[in-house]
Amino acid sequence: MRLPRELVARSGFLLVRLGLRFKAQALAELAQADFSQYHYSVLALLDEQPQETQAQIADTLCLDRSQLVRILDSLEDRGLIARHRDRTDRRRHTVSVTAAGRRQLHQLRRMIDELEDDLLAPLTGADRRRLHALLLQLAEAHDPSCGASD
Amino acid sequence: MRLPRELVARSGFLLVRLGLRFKAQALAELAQADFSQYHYSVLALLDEQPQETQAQIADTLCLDRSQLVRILDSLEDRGLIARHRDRTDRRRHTVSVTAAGRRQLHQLRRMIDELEDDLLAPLTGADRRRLHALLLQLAEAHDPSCGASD
DNA sequence: TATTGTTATACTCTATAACTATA
DNA sequence: TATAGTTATAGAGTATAACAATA
Repeated sequence: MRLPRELVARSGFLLVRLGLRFKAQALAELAQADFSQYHYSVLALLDEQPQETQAQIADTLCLDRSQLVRILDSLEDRGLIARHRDRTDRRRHTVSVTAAGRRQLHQLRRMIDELEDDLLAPLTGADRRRLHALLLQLAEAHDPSCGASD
Repeated sequence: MRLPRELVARSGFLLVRLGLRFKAQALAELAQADFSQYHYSVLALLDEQPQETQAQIADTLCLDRSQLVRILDSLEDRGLIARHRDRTDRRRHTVSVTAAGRRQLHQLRRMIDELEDDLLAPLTGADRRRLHALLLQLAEAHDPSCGASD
């Protein structure tokens, strides 16, 4: 029943395994509230960068544009976001969060906070900060959209 | 084009993102050599714990038994593993790596080693060790099969 | 009847390709 | 002609269910 040492000795393997585990937990938790991972990240994005166009949102979150359509549909149906046709280019839709959407975001945020607390529970506060710093260093190096600069 | 700070500030999010990225790279690299992630982990497992039954292998690697059948079929077709019917219980098949399988494992190992070097390149040697220790601490706490003990 | 390995089927997620309306 | 958003379709990957051999 024990995993090969060869795998456990790899940071890459542990990263994948812990990441998949956390993702699965988050998915399950969000699904109970009838949301997906994307609902959360779209709301979080629009909360910080309002009035993005659909193409911008999709590119930022590495989503397919056709995938985003369905996500936005379901958020719009619940009154959490609103689409606005751009007056300067009528092909474009800009998207914004509604007040209800912001309230929902707070709830989802709390759900994920709890999950993350569970995940990091084995570490001391100092170790949590060290881990985040190391992960951020890797993410910024490999993935510019995680970076502090634009 | 920048990801929400709310997400980047989360170790859980970074873990998922880095994990998915590394997994995708490993999949692409292995696919070029006509292997999958599972081929590698099955070979690695059998190299350390030979003569496991199919059920044991599937449970250890969290694979569906029916999924494992196809993986073993393709490894057997290439002469990298061999199935043996268990004499004490003729329902069971034990599985072992062949010499060719061991040679192939070395090659796959080198491929993943390189990928991992790329992943961890931004960190110093000391930071790499710190990161692995932190990840291992989390993995062992949440996932006994990663642990040192059985 | 229960279990091992196997085969066949269904489902979910994502990726690709067409379609419309605007530019 | 090219682009933004939308719709429809196809594919990979996985999960579920049924099946044959053996216990």
